[in-house]
Amino acid sequence: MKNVDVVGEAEDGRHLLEQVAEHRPDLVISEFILPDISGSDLAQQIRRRYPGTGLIFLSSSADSGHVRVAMKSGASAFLTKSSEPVELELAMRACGKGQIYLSPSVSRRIIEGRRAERPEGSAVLTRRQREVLRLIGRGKSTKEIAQVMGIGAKTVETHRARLMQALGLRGIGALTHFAVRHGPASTD
Amino acid sequence: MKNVDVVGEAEDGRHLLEQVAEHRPDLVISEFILPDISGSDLAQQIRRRYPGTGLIFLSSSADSGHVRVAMKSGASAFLTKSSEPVELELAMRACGKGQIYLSPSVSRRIIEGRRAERPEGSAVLTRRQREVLRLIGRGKSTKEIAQVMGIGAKTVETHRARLMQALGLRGIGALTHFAVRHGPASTD
DNA sequence: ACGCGAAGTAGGGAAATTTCCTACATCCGT
DNA sequence: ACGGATGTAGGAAATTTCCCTACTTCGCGT
Repeated sequence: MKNVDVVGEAEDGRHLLEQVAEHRPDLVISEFILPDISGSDLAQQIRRRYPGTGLIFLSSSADSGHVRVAMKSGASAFLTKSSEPVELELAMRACGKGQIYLSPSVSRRIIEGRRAERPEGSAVLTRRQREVLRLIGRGKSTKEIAQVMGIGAKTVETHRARLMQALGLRGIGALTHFAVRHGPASTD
Repeated sequence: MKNVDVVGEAEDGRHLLEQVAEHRPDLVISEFILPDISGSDLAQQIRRRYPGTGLIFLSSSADSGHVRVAMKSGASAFLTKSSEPVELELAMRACGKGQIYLSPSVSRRIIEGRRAERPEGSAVLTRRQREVLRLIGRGKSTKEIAQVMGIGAKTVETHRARLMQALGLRGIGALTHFAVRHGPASTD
């Protein structure tokens, strides 16, 4: 790939942060599970100390809990070992533009009802949340959604809030964007 | 197509409205240019008197001014004579779900800088508006956009407002949805 | 049967955003 | 030079979002 220089490599989180401090890279690619610090701590530290630095996580599993905390901590992308190699390039591109990239295998698992291997109390969406997400993905407002679903606007807000919580997103725009891109039944 | 009954046909706007009054159809398909009343008047009347009735416009040109007023008046879809026949079906489906459908040839023209044949002071987006639309399509918030573009948040809001004005949309969600679906350079 | 956690529903109130309107400086074409 | 289009932004009101809390069901495991 053009315009890419590898400026450092590291065995664990501490060395990784040292490398980052020294080279100030545009992008960091790391395993989510590290020997010393957690991926989310790593993300938060990089995010806080070097905002603007992209961070792509690789993980052996698509555990939705991991994905959730990673994205909440400011990661730019989350790939799994089952991701196609080309996805890394996609993720890097997205990252370079400040976008977020979730491997399809990851977003699909989160959105559909399936739990990760370990049903560890995780961020899988509920039926109602998926319904709301679907409507959001069509550009509907809170009120419209409330109307369509026959529930109160306040309730829709609650669903929406939990959705953002679960997906590690903030703001209607980001949620709509996610819903259109990854949402359930976007074509029906 | 299944589940479709044609309950009436009409030569002009007045007869069309009579037919609508009589049959209360789910969907009305009409030329945008009619001999007696304007398409936007037609849309407004149908919208006001029979909310819930879908309205698909066909037009010989993709004049962005027409599209703008049509969508602002509550139309569900806008197709041109250069639209593929299958698009009508797509539009009907979208319509049945309360979604909006714009023929690609229409949305493309509106979004890209090209004017319609007649550069009639119309709703083509300006360079700045397209930049904002592009960022919105990535789920960016007003503040983030302001930051990235190096202008004030208030200015972004103005651009956004004009964007919604031009596209006949209301609300951040709808605009984000539009931007992701039709937005400029969604892949770059 | 009982209790418990997850899911769905909703309200209050503060905080943030959006909307609406206005204003003004540029630039550009006639 | 004038007029329109474009880009910029401010004030104030109106909405919407956000954050927390709470109550009710429902399903499930013991």
